[in-house]
Amino acid sequence: MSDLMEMLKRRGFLWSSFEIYGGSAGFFDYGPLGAMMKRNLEELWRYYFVIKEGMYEIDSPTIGLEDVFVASGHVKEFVDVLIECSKCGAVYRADHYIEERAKISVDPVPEEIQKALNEHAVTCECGGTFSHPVEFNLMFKTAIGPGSRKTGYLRPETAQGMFVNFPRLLKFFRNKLPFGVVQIGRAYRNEISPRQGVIRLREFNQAEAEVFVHPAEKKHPGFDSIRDEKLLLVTKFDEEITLTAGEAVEKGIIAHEMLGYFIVLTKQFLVNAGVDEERLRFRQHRDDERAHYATDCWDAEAKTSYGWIEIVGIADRTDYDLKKHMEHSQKDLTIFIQYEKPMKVRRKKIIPKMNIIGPQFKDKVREIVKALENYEFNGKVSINIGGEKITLSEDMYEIKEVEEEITGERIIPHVIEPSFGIDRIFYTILEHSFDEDEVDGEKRNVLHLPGYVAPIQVGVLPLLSKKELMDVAKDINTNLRINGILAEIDESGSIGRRYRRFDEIGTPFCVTVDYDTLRNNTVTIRERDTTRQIRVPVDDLVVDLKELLSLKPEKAFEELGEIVR
RNA sequence: GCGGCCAUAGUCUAGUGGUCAGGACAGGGGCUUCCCAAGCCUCUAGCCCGGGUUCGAAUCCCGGUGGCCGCACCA
Repeated sequence: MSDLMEMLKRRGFLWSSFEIYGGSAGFFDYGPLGAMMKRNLEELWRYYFVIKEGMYEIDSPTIGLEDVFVASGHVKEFVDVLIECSKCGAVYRADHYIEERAKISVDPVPEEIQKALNEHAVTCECGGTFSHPVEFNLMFKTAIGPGSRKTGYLRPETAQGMFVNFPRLLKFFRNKLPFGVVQIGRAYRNEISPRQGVIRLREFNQAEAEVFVHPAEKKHPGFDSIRDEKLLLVTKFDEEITLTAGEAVEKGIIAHEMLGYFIVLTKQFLVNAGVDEERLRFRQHRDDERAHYATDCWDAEAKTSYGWIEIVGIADRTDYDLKKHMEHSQKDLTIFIQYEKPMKVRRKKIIPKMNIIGPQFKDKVREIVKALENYEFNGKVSINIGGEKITLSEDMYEIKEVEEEITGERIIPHVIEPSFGIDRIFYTILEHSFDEDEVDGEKRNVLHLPGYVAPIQVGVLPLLSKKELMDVAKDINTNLRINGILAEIDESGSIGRRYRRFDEIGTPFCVTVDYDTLRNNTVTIRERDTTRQIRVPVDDLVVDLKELLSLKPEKAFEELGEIVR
């Protein structure tokens, strides 16, 4: 185990779940410090997406109706068909294996796979024959209610919860594009073989934003403010290149400003959360790699001990999801876009003579009249009603030339989706923050976490474990806590040992109470990364520490007090 | 899922078919101590689970679970 994982376990950040029952791959617990830090990370994400960008958060169930995932394509597409060799036991993904061996393409459904196996006599490399192909859906299936009447699935992404709520959300945002909705929560995938600690989990945490935009308006009003941000890009042709966001969009490498904007926003969030900018890049999905729903797609990747791992996906999902849900639910998921000026259109309108067609078509008349409303007259009238072709003779209608006013059109919005893997980001931050450096010739473990991410923000330490110092320390600790600063007191062991304990879990500042405190009501604040100390009045502590812990401090550490070490 | 390697306190590890399973670090209590893992005393805590072989298994065998690596998988 790496030194980092050892520490994370020992100090209560992360450990594998169900340990007393032997554990199970793909599940991890966040311990006391981990849960706190994860919450801080999500809070920072909220700052960027909810407060800064003005999106709104919703919270929908983690169990979804079967319909939701039939419509989204997950029931059908989120599946691998597997074949197993009866001789050597090797398991392959069937469609890939057959494509490679028989040089044919085959639909990944069991019947087609079986047919292909037979027709092309595909055998295992070892010479063995394959078992019947079996489908393996990566979604967890469950039954809703007693009697298993209704099938449900644990959601494989939080996104669908936002898509299926589109009509309500559209009204909430008062029928105007663009608008953004976010959701932070759990998602589930029944991975075949989870590995690599917290990198591939069966139950994981996502923070997703769905930005609904007009398909023809993928410019972003805030793009100018981030145009000059430099990005390390890897294009779909595998070319590594550093460009500004503006250049990348102008050259057409990034498809449009919306994607460019969120790539930059993502970078800002990640870097401020503690991901090392030098170990962060944005990689474009190759054409054959993109999911079934996306056009352009960029992954934020971080370099870790596991190699480059995907930590964020930023995709243009187009109208794929809304379209699918519209087809499947038969509900209107469009938005009416009003033109700036109504368009006047002259057209030939068909006025049906009801006294003639009424008796003749009887119960079909309603539908016929409806179909005629938008019928483009081209000399004859021929319409399709429920699969039946009906032609109206000239005595059944008259043609009137009318001028109509069209005030707008109905469109299905496109969706830009930045999707964050919280667990992976969490782990990346820890790896990028973890350091073994030297202080006064002694080795120490230190996490260089930003103060607003660190699980414990301030350590409060009596210099010596004497009652008179302890009493003051307790008061200070209480006061910091009631002012919203997460402080922790520690009186056991030498002062140096206690500093190291806090360094190890990333606590950025330690307040030390000494005998000068009793004389003049001042304390020292020690800075984790430099071990420098300043002396400040106790009365200034809350204000000073809040300043130091903020996302954008206005004063540097040394400006707040005299440096004493 | 397959194959290889592995599994001893919170963590890292020593160890043998047969006394109380040893150490280091971490942790608790105490002494000491006026700023960076000091020292001393003391305490807590362990052989992954199930079955078998044996007079006797943490040790050998089988199965399971978990971990690491490789293959496959990762919409």
